[in-house]
Amino acid sequence: MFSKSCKYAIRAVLHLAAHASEDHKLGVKEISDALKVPKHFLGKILQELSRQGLVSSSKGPTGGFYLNDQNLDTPLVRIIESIDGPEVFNSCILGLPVCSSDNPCPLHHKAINFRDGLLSMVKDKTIADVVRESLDKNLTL
Amino acid sequence: MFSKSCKYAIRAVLHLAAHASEDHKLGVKEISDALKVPKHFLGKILQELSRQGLVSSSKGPTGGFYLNDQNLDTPLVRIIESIDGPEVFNSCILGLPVCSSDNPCPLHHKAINFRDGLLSMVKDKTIADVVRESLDKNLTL
DNA sequence: AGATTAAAGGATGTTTTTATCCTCTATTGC
DNA sequence: GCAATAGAGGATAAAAACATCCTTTAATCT
Repeated sequence: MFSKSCKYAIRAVLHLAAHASEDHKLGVKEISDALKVPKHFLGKILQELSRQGLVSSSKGPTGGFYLNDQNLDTPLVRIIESIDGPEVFNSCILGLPVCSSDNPCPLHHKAINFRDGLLSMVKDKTIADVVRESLDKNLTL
Repeated sequence: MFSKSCKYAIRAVLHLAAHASEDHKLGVKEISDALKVPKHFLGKILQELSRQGLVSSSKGPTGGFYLNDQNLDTPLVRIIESIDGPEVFNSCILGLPVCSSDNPCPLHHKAINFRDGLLSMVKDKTIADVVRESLDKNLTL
């Protein structure tokens, strides 16, 4: 479904939301250690998210990554689409160039059902929402 | 969701089900032309499906690929799992090594919910079922 | 049997994705 | 201002996915 980069991005953002703040930024190394993902690779991804304004960062000592209020209020889907592109949620599951409700592939309806369910969730919930719910359930992020 | 190989495999199998039979086999070229996919690559995939006994084939003149009754009666999920492996339908959507209802990732429940819908369809429906339904809807395969 | 056809199988090449490394730049504290 | 720190950005490398080519093997037809 999602690329590895995208999975890392989601996990990193949720981790930041749960553990970082403007006056407690996290360095790439801290995040990559916590998530057990390759440090330099994650660095690139955070760089990209930063460029797109989805995470905040600052350089130098005490620098690092964090989410400001606006970042926290972003729907999760924007993270996903910023990494994997908007096609993730509307390309045909069989890779057909044309596949729609008018001209569906054999798996279209079931696939749509799955994907749209997921989409509406990540569209409606902000990062903050997801983290709040997860913490309510005692999940570690 | 599925790899390109897997998409080609599904499409090829459905095409065979709709257009080939024991006494009208289709060559790789005919199939690849119809589906507009790379010929040699598709050849490899069909070879693999053949090895796994999911499609039937014979060599020489009038040779080619087709589905016998047993092949037609196989649930679609077996094609998928034979190419992409059994993990496609039960690996964590965020790529976490451990993710289950006991120890769910933040997206676990939503993801499971919709993925299982797709899974139960490809599990319950045989190739023949899918083709029959598709032809009922006048879809071209 | 010999020629021809088409899949099987091995080897190789290309592209994309994933991962690492090194230099540059901005920020902080002394 | 200077040293140290940490992200930004470019270059490079390794791995996986995707694609092609060539030889071998089995089947059919004359």
